[in-house]
Amino acid sequence: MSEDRLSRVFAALADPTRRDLVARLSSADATVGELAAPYDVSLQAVSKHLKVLEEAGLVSRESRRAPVRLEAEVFDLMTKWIDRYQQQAEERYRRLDALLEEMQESTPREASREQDAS
Amino acid sequence: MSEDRLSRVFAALADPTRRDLVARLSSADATVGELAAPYDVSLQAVSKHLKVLEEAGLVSRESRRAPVRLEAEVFDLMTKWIDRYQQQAEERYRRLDALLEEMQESTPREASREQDAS
DNA sequence: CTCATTGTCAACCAAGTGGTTGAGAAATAG
DNA sequence: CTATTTCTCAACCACTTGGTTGACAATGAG
Repeated sequence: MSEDRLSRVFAALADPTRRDLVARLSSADATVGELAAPYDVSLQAVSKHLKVLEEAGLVSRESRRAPVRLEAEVFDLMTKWIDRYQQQAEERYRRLDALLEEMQESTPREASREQDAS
Repeated sequence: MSEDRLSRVFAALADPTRRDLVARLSSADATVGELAAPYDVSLQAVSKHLKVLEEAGLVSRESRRAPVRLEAEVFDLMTKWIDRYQQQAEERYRRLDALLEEMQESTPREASREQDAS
């Protein structure tokens, strides 16, 4: 299920610490210890965060103590989803705008007839 | 904090039901009742989901029973974040590739004449 | 105004999350 | 091989989350 995968990716990035890990890994691979150093949480906590990122496919390692690497391809999954609905929504706005213009064109006088009070 | 906002947006989209709501709203506005109909959870549950989407800025309503509307601009927040690190990561891969090529160039014994593509 | 419809709030519950500490596995150094 | 360093697993805790049901607020129709 690719749907479930998307859920895991979004959930993984919903945490600021994990987003920061991704940000840092985008400029250089790093070991768990190196990654953990700047934060004031335990190494275990960071290890857990990395596990979440790994299960979302955002990050990988060749072995236990090897440097962690960012898997940037996963980003495509998200951007594809986002683009799809963003474009669909924008298309709707365009059509709505067109419709509103059309209505204003065809009923310029009759509209002023409806002096609605409340 | 814009950081916190990103967290809320990602978290909101980490749920399949909420992604489906967004997908449906991208093609037409709809009331809470209409939105809830297809799912086999309670109306209250859907109302909660919409609240989450609303607090993430993904959705809005003019009044209580008015149709819910998708706010597609928020998508920009995500794509900006994603693009930034995706590009940074890709840039790194390019540099790494270049480095590897360079190393392969210098290792072969008689390959020192490989400056043809300048 | 009165009533029915529509949506939200409140309280609750089971499961999940991000953090902790302690113990132990696994990789590297001596 | 042994010792040390690096990382993960397990158990636990407080808090959040997605769901429920029941009561109630707010809006629209008669």
